[in-house]
Order: sequence, then C-alpha cells, then structure tokens
Amino acid sequence: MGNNKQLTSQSEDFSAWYNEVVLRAELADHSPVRGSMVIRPWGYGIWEHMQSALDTMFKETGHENAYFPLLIPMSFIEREKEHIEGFAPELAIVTRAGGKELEEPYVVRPTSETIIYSMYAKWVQSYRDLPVLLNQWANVMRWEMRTRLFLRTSEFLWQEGHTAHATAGEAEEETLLILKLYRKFMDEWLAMPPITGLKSDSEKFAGAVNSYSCEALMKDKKALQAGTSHFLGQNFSKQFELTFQSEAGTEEYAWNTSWGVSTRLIGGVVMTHGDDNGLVIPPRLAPTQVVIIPILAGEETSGVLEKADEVLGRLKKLGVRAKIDSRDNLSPGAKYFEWERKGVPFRVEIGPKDLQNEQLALVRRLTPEGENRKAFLPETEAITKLPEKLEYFQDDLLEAARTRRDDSTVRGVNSFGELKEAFDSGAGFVYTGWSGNPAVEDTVKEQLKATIRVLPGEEFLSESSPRKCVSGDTDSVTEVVWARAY
RNA sequence: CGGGGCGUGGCUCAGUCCGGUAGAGCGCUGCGUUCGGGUCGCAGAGGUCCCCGGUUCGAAUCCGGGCGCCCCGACCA
Repeated sequence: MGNNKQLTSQSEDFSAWYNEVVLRAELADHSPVRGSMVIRPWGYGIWEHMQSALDTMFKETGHENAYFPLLIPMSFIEREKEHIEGFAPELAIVTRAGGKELEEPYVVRPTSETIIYSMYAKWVQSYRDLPVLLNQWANVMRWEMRTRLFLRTSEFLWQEGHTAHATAGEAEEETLLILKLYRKFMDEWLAMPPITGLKSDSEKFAGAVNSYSCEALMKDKKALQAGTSHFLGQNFSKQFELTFQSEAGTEEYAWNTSWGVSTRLIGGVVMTHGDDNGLVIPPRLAPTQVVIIPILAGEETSGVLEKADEVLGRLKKLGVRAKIDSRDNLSPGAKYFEWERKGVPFRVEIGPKDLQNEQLALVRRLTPEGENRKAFLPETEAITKLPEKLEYFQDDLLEAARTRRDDSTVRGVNSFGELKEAFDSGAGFVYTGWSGNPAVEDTVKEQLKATIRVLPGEEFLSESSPRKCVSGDTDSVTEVVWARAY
C-alpha cells in the first residue's frame, strides 16, 4: 500500500483489498486502543444516513428512542445463565473508580438486555403498560481476539431495540416485524439483499429462545450476518421480575424481544459494492452524491468556478447532496481517482469547453453496459436528470447484488460430497436438508469451514423441500442454508 | 494461548549477513508551471533507527533482556 496508487485487486487478495480500501477511502482508521477504530467523517456520514433511515422506520412502527447506561452491574449480567455463558469471555469489566476498588464490578455493556429489562420491571404494572417498544442508539464493547475495521471491533456502534409484550404471540410478531423491516432497509438503502430466516441453536443469541437473522452475501462469496432479531420468551423477564397483571387479573411474566444492527453494515456495503477502483456507495447512503470538478484551464478559471457554483446551487435545490472540489493543488485526473476511490456515485466536470457549449460532462461511478463513461449533456438536462439517475444507480446496485447472490446460490444439495463440491466450485449460499442434529453442523464446520447461516424463511425456501439430511444418514426435518461466513 | 513475521522521517520500505557521518519512493511546505484520467521543475522541512543494558575507538547493524504490532489457527454483531 502507501505509495501504490492502485489498490490490491479483489481477485488477488480480497481481504487485503478490503483493508486498503477502508483506510484509503478514509472510512476509518486504527486507533491507539487495541481493537478499536476511529470512524472518519466519510464513514460516519454513511452511518448517519443509515441511522436516519432506520430511525424513521422504527418510529413509523411505533418505537421510541431512549438511553440506558454504559455500565451494567456484574450481577445483572450473571442472572441469565445462557446469557452470561455466551458473553463472559468478551466482557470488559470496571473494578476501580473514584480511586478505590468497587464493591461490585461494572461490566461495559456488550448488549443491554439485563439493565433494560430491570428498568422495564419498574415501569410495568399492568397489561395496560404494554407493549413497551424502545430502541437505543449506543456503543457496546465485546473484547474480540481478532479484529477488523467495521466487521469486528471491540467497540462498535449500533442500535438495540428492546420490547416487552403481554403475549408470546405479540412478541413473536414483533420479532418478525423487525426482521422484515431490516430486510427492507437492506434492500432499499444498502442495496444489499439479505436472505432471512431462523438461526440454528448453535448460532442463536445467548439468552434467546430463538434468533432470526439477515444474511448478506459479499463479493468474495462469504456471508455476513448483517442484522438479528431475537425472540427472548420470558427468559429475561423471569430473571428480572418483569411481571404485569393481566386483563384477567393474574400475574404474568412479560414476553421480550431484542434486535440490532451495527456499524458492521458499513463493512457489508463495502464488500457488496466495492470494486478494484475503490468503494461504490449506494446513492441513498452517500455523504456526497455528486462531486463537481472544475477544470481550471487557461483564462476561463473564474467563469468555470462561477458556473460550478451555479450548478451546485441548482443541484442542492433538487435535493441532491453535491459539493465542489476546487482544490488548486491537484490535477483533475487526481481528483477523479480520489472520488472514485471514495465511491461517490456521480461526477460532474465543468471546463471551458462546457461553458461555451452550455453542457456538462457527467460520469457515473459504474458505467452501465453499452454507455460511454463520460457523457456530455446539455447543462439543464444533466442537472434535472440527476435525481432520477441517482435512483437508477441505486436500483442497478440492488439488481446486481441480487443477481450475484442468486447466481452463487446452489439448491437441492443432497449429500456431504455435493456440499463440498459446491463450495469447491465457488458457491456462496448452499441449500440442503438437515436432520436437526448439531453433530452435522460440527462436522461441516470442521471440514468445510461452513456453517448454517439460517433455516430459510418461507420466501427463500426451495420449491421442493429436501428429503434427506445432508449427512445422508437420516431424513431431513428442515431446509438449511450453508455458507462460509465472516 | 500455540505457529510465523516485523519494529528505521507522516506512509511503504532499503540498509542489518560483513559495525565507520542515516537513505529512497510517496506524502508534506514554498515558488513557478500545468490542468478534459494519478502534470512537471526547482528549492525545502522532517528521524530518540521500539526500549534498556552489554561488547567496541565507533552500534540501525553484533550479544542479552524487555515491550509493541501484524499475519495464520481455537471464540464472535
């Protein structure tokens, strides 16, 4: 890296490509704290668009934001047995504060179920207080052994929704509502179409009855768990005395759900759309959607800059996020490379020739099939068509990602040998039958490094369901989707 | 925690075997030039060679100890 102007190509070393592009597109940087990153403005800008889209969707479905503390009493975390077993190895614990040893250590939240449901217990008396539908935007900490920018860092940003309901049915409905919401968000905003479904027991959230997941396929054919929605049953409400008086007058434990997506999504977008020239940011997420490069040649400098300003104003009026790159110490070519690396969807060039001809040069980050990379369009046409061109670009990205996903999906695999063959020949998602026996998962994981990503939801099931478990030994009880995963 | 590698200007690294005044490219600053796909030229700034100790007239280089980081394997949004 460093003095190399070219990025390592994806085909040569996808993982090196990822690391380089994240750093050189200035999404994030390594911090002095082991395993923790700094999210730079370009990366944080993307996160802000994700946040605002999700936040709107949460509120449209009746949720409200709140904030709970960073530090959680150790005894809270320990109360739910599976929960503590799952998180114990990755807890950061505060034992000293104010110059002395604490009586009870605090855990830096790895997730907030315990402290949140302890508060709900205080607020809920009757079925009339239900449901409680809260979300918080927060940072969490999980001490990871191996970290990668965005994909796995010790501290990360996320949202965690936590709800309490009077009945199991309502809570299950909520879990699925959010799963659907996440899927819609990933389709429409990230152009990263996930498959969704239920997690197998070995992959479910520590403390949940069951977990649903959105699994997206990256360009290297590996799956990324992009969002999860958990049905918690009464596991936490029983530990935290989250009870209410039912309509019939009996005392009942509430039913909970929790769900979250994190800054990991940024890594997902990078690996879904990026290419050898750098990032490709879906227009709806792009902090800058259109960059205007003035060509400052000859005598026309001031005229060109004036025109650039005028174009900027007109684009902004149309709701396009545009900016001018007027730095005078870089050649236009250098700027092209830089903004392409950063993944800006469109570039407008304005030079002396264009002033004369009342035209603009328009370049799309990915040139559609059969089009010239650089199109010279009448000025007004170029400007007024940009909003819809941004939408087309967004749609094209989704379409391309969906095609990639489906093209690398293999269905109807009936045996361990076929499963291996599928992965050996570059499959992403592979559908097989499964007996439900965890030993099969262990074998596949050990030998093929693939895991069950989900028991696919209805809309992803194969047309005819498999008869045999992939192990070949027994009948299948459910179809499952295997992949190598991040 | 096992296996491998590396610590030298902001970045990537050469120099270490074989000790002798600390280098390159990129980046940065200034001036000029150029500007429609990574302009060019000139001038310049910038280094406790990871740390501590030893050997030596002399250590980035040799010896001993320590620290840190990266990569590969077992856990994970």
